[in-house]
Amino acid sequence: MEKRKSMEWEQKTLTSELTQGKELAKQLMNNLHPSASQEKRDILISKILFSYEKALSLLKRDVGSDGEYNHIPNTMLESPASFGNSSPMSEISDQDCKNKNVFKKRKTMPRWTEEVKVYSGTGVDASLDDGYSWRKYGQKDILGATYPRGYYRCTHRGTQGCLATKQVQKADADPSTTVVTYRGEHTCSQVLQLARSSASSLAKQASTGNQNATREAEKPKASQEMSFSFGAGLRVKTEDLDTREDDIFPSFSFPSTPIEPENVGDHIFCATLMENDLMDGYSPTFASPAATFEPDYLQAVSPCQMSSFGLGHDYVQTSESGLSEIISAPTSVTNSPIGDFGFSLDDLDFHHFENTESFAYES
DNA sequence: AAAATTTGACCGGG
DNA sequence: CCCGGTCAAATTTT
Repeated sequence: MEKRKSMEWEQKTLTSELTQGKELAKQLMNNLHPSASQEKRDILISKILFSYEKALSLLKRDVGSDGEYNHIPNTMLESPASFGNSSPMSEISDQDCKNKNVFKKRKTMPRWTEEVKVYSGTGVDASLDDGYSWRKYGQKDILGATYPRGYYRCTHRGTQGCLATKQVQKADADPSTTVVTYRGEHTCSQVLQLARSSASSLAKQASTGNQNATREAEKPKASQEMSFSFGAGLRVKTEDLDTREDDIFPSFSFPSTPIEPENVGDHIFCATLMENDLMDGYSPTFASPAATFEPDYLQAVSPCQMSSFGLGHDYVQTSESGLSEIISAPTSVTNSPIGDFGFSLDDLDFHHFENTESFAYES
């Protein structure tokens, strides 16, 4: 059916991803002058890694034969067992073929969910900052779990109707690990913010008056600072609950040559990532928080917003099971000037409405 | 004062 | 009725 289509699509994405990586590497090479700031290089490196990571995830997904998507084999992380096993998602993935209908009930089903394990460095800053701003709206004790689960929604709900949501819960097995489950996509024009927790002390100083520390924190007027101090994020699973066929993959008629390498200026790496992200907004690519945006909505926003990763460290969380893919947090990017292109808005809108599910609150 | 978090009530599915 | 998820009033933080 349209599986073919999606494969084509993935291939395209893959290609551009690799191309991008190559391009970035090139940039890096040209950036070797001692004059070049270290951070700039770090950023490039982060991006390169990100590209590879992404490309790899695409490949992996392809390999799978069953159903729609298939993700990473990393489901070995057992810890918050209660989670992975009993979660509705897993069930679904099992029987997905048989009752696609079930999905039809777009009532409460989020577009997709993505579970990410984050190892937060011991003590100090156990920052779990993915660059988005969330507002906590609830907390619950979950039956088998030792730690409560926190519920967050994008701060820009209400103002921009962003439906992204996430749940955070410490792994009862290993408190140093936190399981973050993202659901829904960001439709807001997210202006990434500097993690306050991560460099808490530093950040604080910065905001308090040490503008020095802020140097890089605010050059782009758009200020998309992302300090991605994601610890080693262990991607555990990524599920796409939506199996409808017609929906995703709108006909995106993007330039077949997404990125014109040459255009990518030295410091303008923004454009590049965009499309890709744009595209896989529908397929949970990988490292969560990143990548998802849609061109519609009120985001007039700057044509080119970029994000820089906080090239943080990627700790390899080795603790249990040396597995782990290190994922240095990627980041997202935003929308484009493209607002109205080949995107069949209908699809998108539809999409939104669906998501609008339980939206009728707001007094 | 405004924004974010806390926390028990409330709601809907199973 | 239980449980996970969300609401919303009260409260804390900024």
